[in-house]
Amino acid sequence: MSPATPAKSRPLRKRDAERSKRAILEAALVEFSEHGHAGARIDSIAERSGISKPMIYSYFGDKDDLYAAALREAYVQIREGERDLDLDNLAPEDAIRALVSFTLGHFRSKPWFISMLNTENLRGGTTVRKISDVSAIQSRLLVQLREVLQRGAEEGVFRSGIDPVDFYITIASICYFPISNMHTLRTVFKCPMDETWMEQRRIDAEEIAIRFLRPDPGGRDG
Amino acid sequence: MSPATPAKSRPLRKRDAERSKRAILEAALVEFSEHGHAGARIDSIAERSGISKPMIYSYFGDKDDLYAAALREAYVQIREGERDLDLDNLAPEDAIRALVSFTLGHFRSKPWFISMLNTENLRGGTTVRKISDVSAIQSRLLVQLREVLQRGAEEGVFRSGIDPVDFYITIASICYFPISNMHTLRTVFKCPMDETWMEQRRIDAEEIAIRFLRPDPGGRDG
Amino acid sequence: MSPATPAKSRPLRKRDAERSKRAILEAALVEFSEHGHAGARIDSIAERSGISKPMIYSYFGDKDDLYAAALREAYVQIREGERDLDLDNLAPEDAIRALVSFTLGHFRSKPWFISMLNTENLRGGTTVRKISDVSAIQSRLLVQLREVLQRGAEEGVFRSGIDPVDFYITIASICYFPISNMHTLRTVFKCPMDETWMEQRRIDAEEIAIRFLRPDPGGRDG
Amino acid sequence: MSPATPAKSRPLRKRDAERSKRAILEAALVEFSEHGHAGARIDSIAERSGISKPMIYSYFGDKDDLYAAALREAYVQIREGERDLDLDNLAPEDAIRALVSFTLGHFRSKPWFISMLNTENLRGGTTVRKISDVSAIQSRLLVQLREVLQRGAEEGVFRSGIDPVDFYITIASICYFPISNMHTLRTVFKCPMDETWMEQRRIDAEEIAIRFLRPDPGGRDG
DNA sequence: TATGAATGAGTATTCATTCAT
DNA sequence: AATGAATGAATACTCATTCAT
Repeated sequence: MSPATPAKSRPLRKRDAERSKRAILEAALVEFSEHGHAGARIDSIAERSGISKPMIYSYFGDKDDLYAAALREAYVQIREGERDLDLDNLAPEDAIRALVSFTLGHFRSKPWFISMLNTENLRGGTTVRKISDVSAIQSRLLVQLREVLQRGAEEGVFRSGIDPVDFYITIASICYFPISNMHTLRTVFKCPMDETWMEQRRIDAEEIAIRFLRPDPGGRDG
Repeated sequence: MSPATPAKSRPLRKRDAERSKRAILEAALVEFSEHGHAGARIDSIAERSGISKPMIYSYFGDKDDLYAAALREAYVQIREGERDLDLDNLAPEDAIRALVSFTLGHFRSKPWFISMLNTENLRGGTTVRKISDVSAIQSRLLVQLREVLQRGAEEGVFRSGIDPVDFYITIASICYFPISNMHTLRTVFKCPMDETWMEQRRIDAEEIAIRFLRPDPGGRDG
Repeated sequence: MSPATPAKSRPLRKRDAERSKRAILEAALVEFSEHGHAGARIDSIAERSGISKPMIYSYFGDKDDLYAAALREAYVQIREGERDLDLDNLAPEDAIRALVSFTLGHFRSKPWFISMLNTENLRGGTTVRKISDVSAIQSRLLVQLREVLQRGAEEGVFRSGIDPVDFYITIASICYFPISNMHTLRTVFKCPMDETWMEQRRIDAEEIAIRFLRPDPGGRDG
Repeated sequence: MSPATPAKSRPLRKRDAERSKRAILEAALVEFSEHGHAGARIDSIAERSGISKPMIYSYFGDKDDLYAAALREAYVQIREGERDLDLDNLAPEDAIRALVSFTLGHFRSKPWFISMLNTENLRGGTTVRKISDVSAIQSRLLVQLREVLQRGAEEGVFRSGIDPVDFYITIASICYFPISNMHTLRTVFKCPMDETWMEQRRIDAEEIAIRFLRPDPGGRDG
């Protein structure tokens, strides 16, 4: 169709640019999550990504813009992880257990996410506010969770009237803290923080979630 | 002999090393918790405290040392808060509710604590490890908590075999996350984060703790 | 094709790393030799060289590294000066006289050398020890000197058994002190330190060297 | 005569002040000679001497003044050392040998002197010029030396017309350099710098001095 | 498009010097 | 007379950002 030379070089360049952007973004995510906003170094991101600093500036703008992109990327990765999660085909209790288990596993396997959230909250959330689409990101999860809670309430295994957002925050709380505060907990409370300890955490976390949802026994038996 | 001119008896206003040290420490706590380790500025601490930079270095060493002192101070403040807490004279359930309530209240009223913990964990806990006495600081609380759990188990209102450290981590988890992640939660989940929302959190948190401790009803009723 | 516009062939005026490095090194040599290690100012070196401070750090490392580079440069300049010196084609006595004359001349014309040596010895020689190739630098001179002494001994005009290193140190001693201590000598001994005084020094220095080498007359005449 | 109390307290105080001044001066001499002018620290001098900084300032003025006092002290110590030297009762050659030997020994045993001279010359001699009486200090030595040279010339063992200042500079040169440049010589020329090497230096130095003074053999024998 | 070279504006830290007691 | 407390003015070093090619 088109003459040979430009036909191949253009898309290739575009693809290269895309590849460079990704490399930068991933390097930035690691750097910001390891060192926080102020501690992160553009030099270091350039080195990690193998892309020169001027390119970083030309692709992303200044440090704050790059930080925003990295923060957004952290949320995007979480969303992608949640795709695998399918609560609709599980019994309500199993669905809740699956969600807890998934959340804890997710926090552990993507340490950037927690670090980025910590960093962003330390900064007062000024950047997350600017990422316009961020609230849409976790909506699919909430929709599923609302459906599960509803189903459980109808089946009589869960209390009714549980707000999915509040409940998700509860789940997130139990999963977040032991990981985000791993280092201080290890030192202050001498927690081993090994696989078995974490596994026990998971079991407890599921139990906490389920017990919280369970209908008030007094109302039935009394 | 001479009139009440407080020549030497009352504490000096200027040239008082102890007072200066405290001023620096408090300013450092605020600065580090607001900006993290890398983001904190010694200049700013000097200005906040009204003490010149050379004195800061003379009293505390370098930036890292000052950061360590501020982190330690955060833990000390928590310990001091816990002094008022007297779990021994409360019924087990009330004691747990009081502990949850206190923890959440402390996290809210002393935002430095959460910020310092976040910062320290972001940094991999290298500093907390150097503060030798930090693990002793929260031991009193754990002793009390163990006693309450024991009492509750004996009275039959709590399950037995609950580890006080693990359980304290659960309580801390539920109280920590909504506050530490306040800004991202507000944006991502549109949480109001106002007084009523927080109050509801407190009620839920107590409920979660109590339900987790409650003996398995199935085991009793058959 | 195109006219003589030296588009790419001739060395660039700006953005030339090599040129910048040399400018920094020369400025550092002057600054360190004028003010010593502790007294030298990086700011001043930046100004003298016309290169900004960050480049200095990027090219040379920290102040100590730059000082080491400057010290090494002082030795390199001496080696370059010695290249012109050709002792092999002179009669032994003339060769010694030439060496003395050259040494004194070099000390006078490159005041950095003496200042750098003074500074380094004041510092206990910690840096020179790190410059691995520094002892190789003056070896060519010693080889030549050994040959001259040998030749003179064979011809019977010099004593035999004179160690070239020790003898070079003697020469250096006589040439070094009047220059290195110029200012105190001028004040304490009211030496004029002008051209004629220096010329007389040169004549005396040659005489001292030659007389020291001359075979013991008593040994021959009995 | 005078009432008891002030009579004893005044002189004691004065003596204490004198003792403090000496302590400061000695500490300053060590500090300046170890670190040079810019490298010396008033804090360090205070610590070494056990006297507080404000006292140092009140006794000596500012850093430059203290440096000047230390430099002067170095010269004074040399003068004191020279008191023991009595050249008048020695045969001319022996006197010269004694002077050389003494000078070398002196430079070795009072390392401050050489360090202070180095420092002062590095600084361009601005301070020594202000010490008004410094040139008088070494005059006794020069008087003795002149007398010895004269005597030697009359006895026919020395050349006549040797300027005592120039000749003293020659002696100083040979003694100064191997000590002042000890560290670089050790590294660059692999000199052992031990007792035997130094002893050999002394023997050579005497020989150099004597040979330089010896009457021209050609003039006599020819 | 791509990057090595370059720098202005900070930032931690030090040091001579003075104040208040 | 004596000193612990205090600081203004540097000074070494860093880092986000831009220039020139």
